[in-house]
Amino acid sequence: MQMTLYNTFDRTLEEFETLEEQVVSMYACGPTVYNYAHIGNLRTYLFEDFLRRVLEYSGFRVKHVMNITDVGHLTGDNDEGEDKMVKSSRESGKSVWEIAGFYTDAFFRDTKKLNIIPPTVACKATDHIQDMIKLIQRLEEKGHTYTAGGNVYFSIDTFPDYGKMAGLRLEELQSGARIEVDTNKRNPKDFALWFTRSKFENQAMVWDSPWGKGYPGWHIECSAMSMKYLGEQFDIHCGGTDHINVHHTNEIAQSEAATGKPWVKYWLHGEFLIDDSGKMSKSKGEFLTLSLLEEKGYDPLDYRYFCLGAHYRSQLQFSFDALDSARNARLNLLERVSDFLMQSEDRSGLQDQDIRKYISEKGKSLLARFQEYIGRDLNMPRGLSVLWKVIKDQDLQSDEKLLLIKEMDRVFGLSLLERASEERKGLEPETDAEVEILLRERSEARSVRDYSRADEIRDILQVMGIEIKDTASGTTWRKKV
RNA sequence: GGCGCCGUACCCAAGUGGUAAGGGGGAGGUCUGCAAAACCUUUAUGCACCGGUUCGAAUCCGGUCGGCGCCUCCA
Repeated sequence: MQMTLYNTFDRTLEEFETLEEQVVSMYACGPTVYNYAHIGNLRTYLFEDFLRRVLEYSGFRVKHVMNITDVGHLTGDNDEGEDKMVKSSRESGKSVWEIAGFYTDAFFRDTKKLNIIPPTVACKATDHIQDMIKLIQRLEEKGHTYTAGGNVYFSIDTFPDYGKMAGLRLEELQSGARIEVDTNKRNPKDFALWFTRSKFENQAMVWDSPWGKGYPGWHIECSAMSMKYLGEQFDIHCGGTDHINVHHTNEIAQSEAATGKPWVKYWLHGEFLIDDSGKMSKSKGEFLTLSLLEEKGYDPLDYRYFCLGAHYRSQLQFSFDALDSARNARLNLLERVSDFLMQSEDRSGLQDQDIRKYISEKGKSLLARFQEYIGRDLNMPRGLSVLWKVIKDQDLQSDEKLLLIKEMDRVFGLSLLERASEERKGLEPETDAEVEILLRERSEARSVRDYSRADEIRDILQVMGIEIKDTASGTTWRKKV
């Protein structure tokens, strides 16, 4: 399958070619675990999941590494502001380690609910302090660092290509326009590799290092861990768009300065989820979590469907109206699939990997179109439109539709067939019997034209959350979602 | 102040030179005792606005207005 991806590094669409044949090495910037993830954070992990699934769909084996930032970090490189982990710890009365563990678990619970495939390796920053120290030493040996005010800094003037990806023109940047410049820095864009001094009294997480007791700067963990698990050069590095200017720029500088070779081949960045007030933010207090959506009655997969509706490089406008429409669409999809399952006689092909044996020319051409879209920089919205084409097609048989739907759902990850057959199972057995009795009474009432009694029963069932359908072959029912 | 992105119907949203994907919602219809569901039809001569390039522009260029992001931990 042809694949092109938009590479932030040169801002162009590029043919995707891996360093090693049939294997993709991919690093995704993970969560900072001092609080719950909000749904904007989760959009980025969904984007990465789409990426991974499309790669696997096209036959690659994906080595997918994600970091867990469980080291507390200051709000800036300039040693000002409060450490988020420490703040969270102070507010909750738990230790920083407990906090990190708690929110790491919460994160993976959320991603699991969203059908996000877990990374091959999920690595915690605190387990890799020694790797970071070694990398800093390597930079030190090559003369890329200096120590000032107790902290070790990376000197960007020793790395001529600094800021190339972000397109930063250093002369024109107004450093300090919004924050105070750290006077220890020789160049305002220099960044800390290791802190030994913190203005906070009870820095809970400190480690010994050649530069004294302290903790690592924010950027170093991604360089150290990605190189440890994927090698000094690898295929894809992805994350949120906010990382381009600072985090990824600094990662490139320190990584390439250390190894002396090009580091990452393709940089992919997911755009933000936006609401009425602009970007999602945790600092505003109340923020939207997946659990909150669940409390409001949404299925996590409604949110997944919602995110599939927009391209990953476009900002996506969130509202509950928009989420409702995603939910309706997904439920309609399940309903259709459920009907196909009912009509389908022969499902032998469903187990087969190579579905081409079973599908018609028309099916093949729809599938080809689907592959073309998702291979063209992950155009999931277009992919979805092909799914709907299959669903609504007049010529294809139910069996074939199911094959195609199953195939496409490997990429969408909506569990369409599984959910559709679950939906058909209905309620618990005891309620089941009750419903059947009521339905029988209703059809008796209808047969003697006692419609007021019939409608009364329909209302009772309605209240019980049962939706009925009168069809030519009798009345069917299902639990309302 | 610098850099970047965006403005498509009631809503979400594709499309980046060849005459507007898809979903939701609305409307009409078929079916029905009535509903619901399902199915069918329909819903932007139009892509913020003004100029320009072109045989042809939502798509390219210039300008105007509006929105958003990054430059500070951030997905």
